[in-house]
Order: sequence, then structure tokens, then C-alpha cells
Amino acid sequence: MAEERPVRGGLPAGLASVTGFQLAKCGWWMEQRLEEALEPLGLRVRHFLVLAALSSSGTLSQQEMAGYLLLDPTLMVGLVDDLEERGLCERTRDPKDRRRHSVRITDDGREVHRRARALADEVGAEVFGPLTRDERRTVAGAIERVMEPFWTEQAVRPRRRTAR
Amino acid sequence: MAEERPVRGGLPAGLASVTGFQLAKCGWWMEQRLEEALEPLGLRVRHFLVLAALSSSGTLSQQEMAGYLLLDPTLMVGLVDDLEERGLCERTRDPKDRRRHSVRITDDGREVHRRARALADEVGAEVFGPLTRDERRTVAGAIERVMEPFWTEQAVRPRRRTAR
DNA sequence: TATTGTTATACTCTATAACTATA
DNA sequence: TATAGTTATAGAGTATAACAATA
Repeated sequence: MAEERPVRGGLPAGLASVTGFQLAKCGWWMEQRLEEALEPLGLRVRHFLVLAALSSSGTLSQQEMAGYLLLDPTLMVGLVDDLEERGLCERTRDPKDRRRHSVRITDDGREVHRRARALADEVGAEVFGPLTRDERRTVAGAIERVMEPFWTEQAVRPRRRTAR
Repeated sequence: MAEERPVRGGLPAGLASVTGFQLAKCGWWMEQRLEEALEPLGLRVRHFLVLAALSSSGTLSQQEMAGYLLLDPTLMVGLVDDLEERGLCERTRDPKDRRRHSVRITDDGREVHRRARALADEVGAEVFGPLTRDERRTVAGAIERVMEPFWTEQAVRPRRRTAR
């Protein structure tokens, strides 16, 4: 069989054509860049995402946040600890269900989230710079539609399985 | 401040609107589904990706493959070991540079790759099913253009830094 | 002196299990 | 009996360091 040559900067055609491969790597790349961009704020991407979720949600339980961020619920403990120690969010017991922690963003948290969001928008603008405004809209809309069944069917359920 | 409500299956708006968040999770989701789909073949996604790269490349060195797959070069050792033990690829010394292993896919490897690729295409069709043919083309083309500078500037260089 | 591939080891991250308190 | 949260620990996965062969 004739030897096909790699395409576009050396990525082999057989790899570049795998559905979702480039998309997954694109997501990974954005995350790496954002991780670096947030370093001056002393935040990991996941801290930022917690703040982002809280910024539009009043209060959330740790289980709910774990579902949105696709993280194990046990990881939320330390994550919320970090933010609470810096005064960026606060835990209170849910009076309607005293097992639950109602996590709420503070004013300081909102300010930090505003700055982090600005950095995230910068990274986004850089990475997706090669696209036209229309293309960006199309891609965002398409991904959103693709993920709609995922968020409704998968993520809302707690990931930890109980009883085995 | 008024409490905005989550949108679309419960994903908070502040999270859903972070550039790249849904895209990254979409990539993660595809990978999970593909991981499950490949289980009957006894392959991890990364094994499949090695075969995919080799299928269009004649021979590749382990360093090159590590660059394409964004994996540490030390991980390629075990990965190629796995495939070689199953007779899906073979290592030979590069006569022009005897430090390098020229890795080549075998006929059995091509057959397994063909089956794995079919499964991957199925998963891709399911995940991106909500999109029209045109939208799929637009998304794929856009991601490809976005990633072009990445593959030329980043991935081709070995990731391991030498000298510090 | 630098690079490819290899191995062993250390480290990081995540999931598992067990517990408390609530329901 | 089941769930939210917590903690400690075990396990998986990855990177680091050191080495041999080659350039």
C-alpha cells in the first residue's frame, strides 16, 4: 500500500479524520491554556468553574456541582474548602434538608469570578480567533445541541453509584 | 441580586456560557463512549489512536506518536508493547538512525483498525446525530482550522523538555 | 553533548470505603 | 433504608530520573 503522507503540520490523516479526536484535543488545549491564564489568580480551572456555576445559581449543593463539573462528589469537599477559606463562597446548612450544604458565592467571589471570566474570554478569543463570528456561533450552537441530551440524561444524576 | 435559574437540563447559565466548557465536555463524553465501544476489541482508545496514526503513515517513531497523541513518550513503550504482543504492529530499528524504532502496522493491525474505526464512526454518528450534515461539516472544518496552529507549533516538538 | 528508547520510581490525581448526620 | 457530606486510603495514571545505545 502506498504511503500516504501526514497532513497539516504533520498530523497523520488516519488520526486527524477520527471523529471527535481533534475536538477532544481542542478542549484539552483550551483547558491547558486556561489553567495557565488563571495561575495569577491562584485558581485552578475547576475553582473557576465552581464560581461560574454559583454565579448564576443562587445556591447549589455540592452534589449538584459535582454533577455539572463531572467530578466525583468527594472532590467537591476540598474544592469548596479552598474557595471558602479565601472567602469566595460560603456554606450554610439547607434548612429544608439539613444534610445538604447550600453553597453560595460571596461578593468577593463575584469579583474574582469577573476577573477569571475575563481571562477565560481572552483565551477563548485567542483559540477561536481563526473563526469568523458566524462560525463561532454555529460551532457553539451545534455543541450545545449535541450536549443537551447528555446534561439531561447523564450529568444530573449523581455519578456515585449507591448499592451494588 | 435576582436568582437566575439553570438552563437546558439543569446546567447553570454561568457555566454553560464559559467558552470551551461544553466543547471540552463533549470531547470527554465522546472519549468515554468510545472507550466502552472498543472494549469488545480489547483496545483502549489510545491503542486505537496509535493504529489510526500508523494506518496512514508507513512508519512512525515512538516520539512522533507521543507528539500526535499528546502523551508522554515513556507511555508509548507500554502502548506499543501491547500492540506488538498482539501482532498488530511491529518495531524495527531505523537503519538511518539506529536509536529510533520504526513502528509499522501489520495486516492484522489493519484489520483490527478497520473494525475499531467502524465502531468509532458509529459513536461519532450517535453523538453528532442531532446535527445536520452541513453543521457537522462546518464544525469539523472549524475545529480543524482552530487546531492547525496547535499541531504545527506545539505537538510536533517532543513534549519532554531536555536540559533545565 | 544531545536524542531515542527503556526501566524503575515517585508523584499526582481520582475513586473507594467507611463514617456521621440527617431524611 | 437511603442520601449529603466528610475523611482516610488505595489504586490508577502520569511524569521524573537515570541509564544504554546511538548520533
